[in-house]
Amino acid sequence: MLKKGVERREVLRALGEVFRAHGYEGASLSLITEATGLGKGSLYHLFPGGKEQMATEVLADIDAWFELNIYAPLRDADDPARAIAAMIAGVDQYFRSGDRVCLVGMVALGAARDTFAASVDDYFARWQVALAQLLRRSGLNRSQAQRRAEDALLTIQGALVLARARNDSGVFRRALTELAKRLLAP
Amino acid sequence: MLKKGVERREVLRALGEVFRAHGYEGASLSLITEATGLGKGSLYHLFPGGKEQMATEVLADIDAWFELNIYAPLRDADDPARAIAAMIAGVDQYFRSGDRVCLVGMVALGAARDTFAASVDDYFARWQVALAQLLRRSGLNRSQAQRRAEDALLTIQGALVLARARNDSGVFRRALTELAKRLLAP
DNA sequence: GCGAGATTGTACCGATCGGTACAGATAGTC
DNA sequence: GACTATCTGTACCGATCGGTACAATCTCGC
Repeated sequence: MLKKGVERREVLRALGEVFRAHGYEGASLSLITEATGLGKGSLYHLFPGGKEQMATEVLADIDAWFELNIYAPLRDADDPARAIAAMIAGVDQYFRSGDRVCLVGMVALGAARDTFAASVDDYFARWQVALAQLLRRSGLNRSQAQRRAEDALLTIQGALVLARARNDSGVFRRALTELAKRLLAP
Repeated sequence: MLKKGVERREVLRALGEVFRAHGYEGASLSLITEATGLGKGSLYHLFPGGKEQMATEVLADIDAWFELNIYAPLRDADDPARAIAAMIAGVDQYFRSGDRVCLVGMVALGAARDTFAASVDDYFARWQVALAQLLRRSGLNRSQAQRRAEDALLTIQGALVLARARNDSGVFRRALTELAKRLLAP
């Protein structure tokens, strides 16, 4: 019934939403079954490694999306202002203007942190490097660029947390707007 | 064996650490028993409402700490620069320079969000109001002050997430340093 | 030192957890 | 249409979940 590559991506997408909604430990097999429409048989056939493999692949999937849509454009850009605007737009789209939560950040805070520490660190590290390199090209020195890229990542994460805590996606949109300005400041 | 008021605070402290380490749903009764040194009998005698009551009281305890050590000083201050420095110092101390996580933010991201939505929103709302009022007194207009206070909260939350994700408490300390500057900018 | 109330350990509850086993259904190939 | 490999529903596993019941113990005023 599954068409290998195609359907697996669909399943990973659904898995991502369950993990986002309930966290890694909170996403029970029954919730996963419900969200994916797949019984245990199919689930463990697709992911012999169980929940851990599911989460690992979801994280890899997220990483791939950011690599394609955020990091690579950042690296290849020659116009910093344009590139930053594109990054902000991509981030706003991915996180649905603050209605969606960052699974990577969520995992980092949770108990499953150690299990996925490497993926989590990698996700942020590659983002920071790509952004910092762009900022260097726009005239900042090494440490300025690194610090400002770090500030960008933390602002996005914080905006997601606060938007959810206050139940106000305006928090996220305002933060992104101001972040764009701050990144482009001389 | 328990001296009512005194010991209960000790228990709440331990509970806070378990919730921080494992999240609300992840903090199982057996982990709680281990962390507090209290058996189920004592636990349910102290908290007839079970885990939910424990978390509610822990959140109230945290709220009380911030009210006393952060919000009130912010409200009563007449020197903005001094007050902001004190707030930053208090935050740095509370979060152990990024080694400790924010339980309120954690709850906001997790599945238990709805259960504690009111407490979570209140915690951030009161902080933002107290800080914004101080910033107004330092010359900012209403919306500037509100926006900047929002930025402060989100920076702290984001710094905690990123520090944990990168396993680098330097992220948190750098963010706080820069936040102080940003808050005091004209 | 005795009685009352507070406190505690332990056994137990049904539900659910993540995971396994496996027979049967379903495809794709010739 | 039969053979094979892939897929999937279901029954079941031991462990653990949050919570309850209750008898035993402790504490303290008297």
